[in-house]
Amino acid sequence: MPELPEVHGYKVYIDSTALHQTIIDMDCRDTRLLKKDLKQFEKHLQGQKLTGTQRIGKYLFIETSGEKILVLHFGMTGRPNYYKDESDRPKFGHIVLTFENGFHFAFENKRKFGWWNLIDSIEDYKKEHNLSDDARELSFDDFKKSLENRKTHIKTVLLDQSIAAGVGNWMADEILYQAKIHPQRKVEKMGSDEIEGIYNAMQKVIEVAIANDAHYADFPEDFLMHFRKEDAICHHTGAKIKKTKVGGRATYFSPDWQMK
DNA sequence: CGTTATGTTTCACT
DNA sequence: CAGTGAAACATAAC
Repeated sequence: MPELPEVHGYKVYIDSTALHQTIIDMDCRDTRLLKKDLKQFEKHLQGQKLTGTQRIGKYLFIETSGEKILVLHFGMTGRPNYYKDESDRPKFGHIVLTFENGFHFAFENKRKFGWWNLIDSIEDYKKEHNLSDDARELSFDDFKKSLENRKTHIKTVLLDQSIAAGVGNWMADEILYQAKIHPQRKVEKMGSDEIEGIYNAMQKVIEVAIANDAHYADFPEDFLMHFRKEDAICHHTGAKIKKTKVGGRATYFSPDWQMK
């Protein structure tokens, strides 16, 4: 689920639920989800409040009243869940914060690819992890510049978080479908008109997805998400959607619509 | 039972 | 050193 638009929704959700309340407990059922020792989390979170959030790509930074910043990454199957009754704890809520007001904040993570970390500086973290500006804020010039010297397939590059943070597998397929470019087109062969087309498609996909709360069923009818399945019918050509692998990831595209 | 899944990190190779 | 591609990670659901 969580690519840029989904994580944007999680941020809005957290902003309106879990902020500004004193944390009285942290429960973690699987410490493999923690990038630091559980003791560190307890030390820096207990008695503190979550005070604000910042999102870069799929990373959510949560500022606290303490000295550390909490980093959440949802992996492939994560989402936040704010609830009151203990009996409502979600099945895969592996990490749960409890607040003074009796409510709980669960980090659901079915597949356990998500994680929490504690850091001192968002700027430093961004540099250390080669994270680009968020795809929604990224300028066309910076995008174009970071594509220089890349010799691989355009889809692989779109998935690189140092290029446009937040683009994930479904977004990359959707962007390329909207831009009419084949996922295996080589970046070095692309003209600036194509790069501009991809940049514009990226902005369009982000805005459409956010406007619809990342609810795919509500996307415009010419969006790939409605027929992103092998042998489904392309809205434009009526031909069958093909499935392949690019950069190790499942990739769907419309052969006659997207030029290689 | 085998396959697949919307992500990141690590590692070997060029 | 930088870019690339494959493998590893963990687990539910079909």
